[in-house]
Amino acid sequence: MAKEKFDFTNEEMRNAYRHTTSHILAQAVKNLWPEAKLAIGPAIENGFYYDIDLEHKFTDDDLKKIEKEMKKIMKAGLPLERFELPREEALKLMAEKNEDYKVELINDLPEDEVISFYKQGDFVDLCAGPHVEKTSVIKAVKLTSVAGAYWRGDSNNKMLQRIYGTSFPSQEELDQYLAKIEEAKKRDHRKIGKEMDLFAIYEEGPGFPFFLPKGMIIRNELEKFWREEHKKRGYEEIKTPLILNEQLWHTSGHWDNYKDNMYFTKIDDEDYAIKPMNCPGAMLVYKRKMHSYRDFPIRMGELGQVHRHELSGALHGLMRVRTFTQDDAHILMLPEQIKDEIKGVIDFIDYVYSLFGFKYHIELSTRPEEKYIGTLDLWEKATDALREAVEEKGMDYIVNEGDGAFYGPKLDFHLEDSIGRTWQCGTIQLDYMMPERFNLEYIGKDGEKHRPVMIHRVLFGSIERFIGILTEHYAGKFPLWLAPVQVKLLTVTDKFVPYAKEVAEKLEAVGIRVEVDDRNEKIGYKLREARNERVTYIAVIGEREVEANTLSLRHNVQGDIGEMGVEEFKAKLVEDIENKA
RNA sequence: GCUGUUGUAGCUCAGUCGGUAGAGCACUUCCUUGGUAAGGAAGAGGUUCGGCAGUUCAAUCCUGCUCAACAGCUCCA
Repeated sequence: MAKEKFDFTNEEMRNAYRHTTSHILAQAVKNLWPEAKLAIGPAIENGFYYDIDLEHKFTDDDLKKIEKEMKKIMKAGLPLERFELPREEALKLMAEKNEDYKVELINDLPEDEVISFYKQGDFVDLCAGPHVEKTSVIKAVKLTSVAGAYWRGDSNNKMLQRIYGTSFPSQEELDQYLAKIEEAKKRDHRKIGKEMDLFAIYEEGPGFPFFLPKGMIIRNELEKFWREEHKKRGYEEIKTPLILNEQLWHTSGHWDNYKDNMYFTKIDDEDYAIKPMNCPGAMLVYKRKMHSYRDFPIRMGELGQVHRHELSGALHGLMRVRTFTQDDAHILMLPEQIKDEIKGVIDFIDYVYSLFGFKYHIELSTRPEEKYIGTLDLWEKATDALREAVEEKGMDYIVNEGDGAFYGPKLDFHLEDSIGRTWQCGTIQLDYMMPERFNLEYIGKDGEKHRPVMIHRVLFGSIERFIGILTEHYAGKFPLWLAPVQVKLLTVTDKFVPYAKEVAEKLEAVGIRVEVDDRNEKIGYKLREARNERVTYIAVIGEREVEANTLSLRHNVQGDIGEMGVEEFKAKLVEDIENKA
């Protein structure tokens, strides 16, 4: 690969490039702190890292120092030489260098594995390669952060220091990448949420978000949309309690498999649990009466608020919280209806994601290694049904081994936002176990009792998180139907306030969310504020507009769109909102 | 939960090598009636610097504990 022009779009070459950079990082660290012990240092999606065990705690200044040292190594143009050693000699070499982690790695390599090393200057690292030919191939490097990481990713092991960095064939490309990171920061829903006054999280309730008036508008619009679409597709809506007797959670298997994530409470000395999932409640709803095979499929939707004890370090704005609302549904059905129902949900999810302009991919998550209920036979049946449904839809999917829920396998929908990040949102889970545990029954054509099959599914996943994702996806510039403020009228002077109020009333009369900025401020100032608020349409009202009964309009994405008659504008808004344009 | 960093006015931040704190924006009042990203002036605003202890004549600044946020790990909608 050395001779050809460096192709950074080729994943393999890019990884070799970053991997070499991580070796340079390791060498630089060893030059500065010879007592440092090296663990592993792979290339990752947008760069590389190296895990290092060292008493001294790296600071930001240290990163600069290390970067400088790395640049020296790059400049020196040291060739990377590969060599192999028999196991004993390999162990001896690493033991001599006090590289305990490398010794452990070698010991864990399979018997027949070739043990290879890469050497640059006087630095040697256990490594399978590949690498670029010499250190001077690396042109631009940046160490981005240092953080703790467990040896071998196991929280029982020692915490090492992980230095993250990235590298590119030119400074321009590195700068571009860093600019992209900046863009993502600008879109951070926590920042935009504060600026737009959408939601807030206080110290008094870590992981328990408050929705503010503007945020509630988005939330209510999403829920309204959700209800309309579910009604169209034959769903009924239910609401089940937040707190239910602990016994129920033993029946469902949650107590055995999920109790670490649950909150418990007592009522009159009886043990109760706060629901972490909605299914047991839905089970009780099903069991309230005897069902006939003619009733199926039964589709029960629920915007169900759940509470889960997440680790404090995992909390993140609206994306990871301790209480959230799942746009849940439980579909009870006959075995022969399974595939059609799954396909129906897939179509539903496709419809919803497309509306927001999301692309997505599907992952099939199979039975967990340990924590699961039910028989292997049923797991296989359920997994096959999901697989066949996706395949019959002609959709691609990847398999995610062992990542299923404890009660069944699932199809996960990972959507991609406007700057290329992916989020797991929708999931379809097929469940034979819960109906079994709750002893669900129906009377079949033969007059005998049978057991129905169940689907658990969500489209948004969590309303809170979906709002967070939408905020970043649109950078706060929500589509008209979701925008907290759809139109803001700015008066040039107070002479035009009566006209502005009249226009506002006309728009409000047809349900448009409109605000008037009639403050005694200059138009440029009002405009700046309205833009920062990311309102969809800004209308400036002055002499001209009053004369002609028009509005001078600016759209938050399209920019200046000129003048338009009030009635015409009103009709356009009503139509666009209706079409969710 | 773990490792590291941070925590000062509603927001964004400065500051004190220990002697009881400041800027800009926002807010209030006044002047200004101004056409596409900040017109001017004055004023108010911190139970005093996340909380609790400790060291000290004296702590926002030092020490310990604790809470929260941020980055990453682990986990996950």
